[in-house]
Amino acid sequence: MEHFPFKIEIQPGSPAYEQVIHAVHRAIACGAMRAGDPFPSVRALSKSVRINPNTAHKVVQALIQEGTLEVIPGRGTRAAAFQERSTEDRAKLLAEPLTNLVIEAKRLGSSKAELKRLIDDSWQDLTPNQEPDPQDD
Amino acid sequence: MEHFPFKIEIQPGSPAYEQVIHAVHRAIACGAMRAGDPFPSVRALSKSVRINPNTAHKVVQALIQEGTLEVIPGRGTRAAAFQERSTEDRAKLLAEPLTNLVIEAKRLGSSKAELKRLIDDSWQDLTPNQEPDPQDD
DNA sequence: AAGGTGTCCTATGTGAACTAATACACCTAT
DNA sequence: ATAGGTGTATTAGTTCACATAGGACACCTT
Repeated sequence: MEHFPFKIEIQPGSPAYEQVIHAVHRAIACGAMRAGDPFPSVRALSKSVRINPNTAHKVVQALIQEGTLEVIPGRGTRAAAFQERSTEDRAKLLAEPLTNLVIEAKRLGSSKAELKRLIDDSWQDLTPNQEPDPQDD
Repeated sequence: MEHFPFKIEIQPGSPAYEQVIHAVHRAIACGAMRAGDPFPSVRALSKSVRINPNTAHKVVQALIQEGTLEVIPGRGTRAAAFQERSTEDRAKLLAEPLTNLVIEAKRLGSSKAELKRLIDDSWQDLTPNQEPDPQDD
């Protein structure tokens, strides 16, 4: 009986565990989940999202593996501290979704300016509060 | 015995037909494949990429469905004419890869400026020839 | 007439994804 | 010490997308 940092309805079409992981990533990006926040237990996550405990465990396992969660033995898991990365590392980790977007944009005939405008919109949509912030992050 | 507009080695991890479709999209974005260009037949594609004819047919079918290819009865298929879309349509079609990228960028701690810089790099990588083009598409 | 094209069909194999039920070791709280 | 929560592990079974295999048809070009 606790507040979950994210809400999600599993949709057919892609694996359930992928959808949950994606929802967690979104929660982190939006600021709904911050370092130190407790994460639902495997069984609580299983009941809440209505997936099998094994699938829930697979989610937690993957998030721990990538450094997003950390285990507190006997207590559960929580959001791990922010992981500092170099510019090159970020570039490598962003390479795939980046080329995916640019390929799709060019294929549809979008201009680079339009694409950057869409970036602005999406960036603001995923920002917690009011923050017009014309310059930077 | 003709020149293929793309080269691809099927890698395990994701469905073969998705990889081929993605390669075609990339070829279009890069300009390696333009409207009117002939597309390999189902059987030729099958032999070239070394996939089953049924899988090759699934690829062609999907590309026709999305309007990328068009059928010339008795001759084969070719790249369809460019499809004009409204700004709103482009925004909707780009929504998914867009949020994917922004979520990942925010999660990794990238700034919006850094993200736009990566966009510039990727955009140029997918541009046919020399074209520094500081302004727009 | 011959050959290439897209299209369709049935059948089969393979593997990922998910579910199911159980068990264990660990820690916390009472 | 007991009870209950936690992550973790195991084994088994089911479902379904993906891919393969082989064949068939209608259509058009040459």
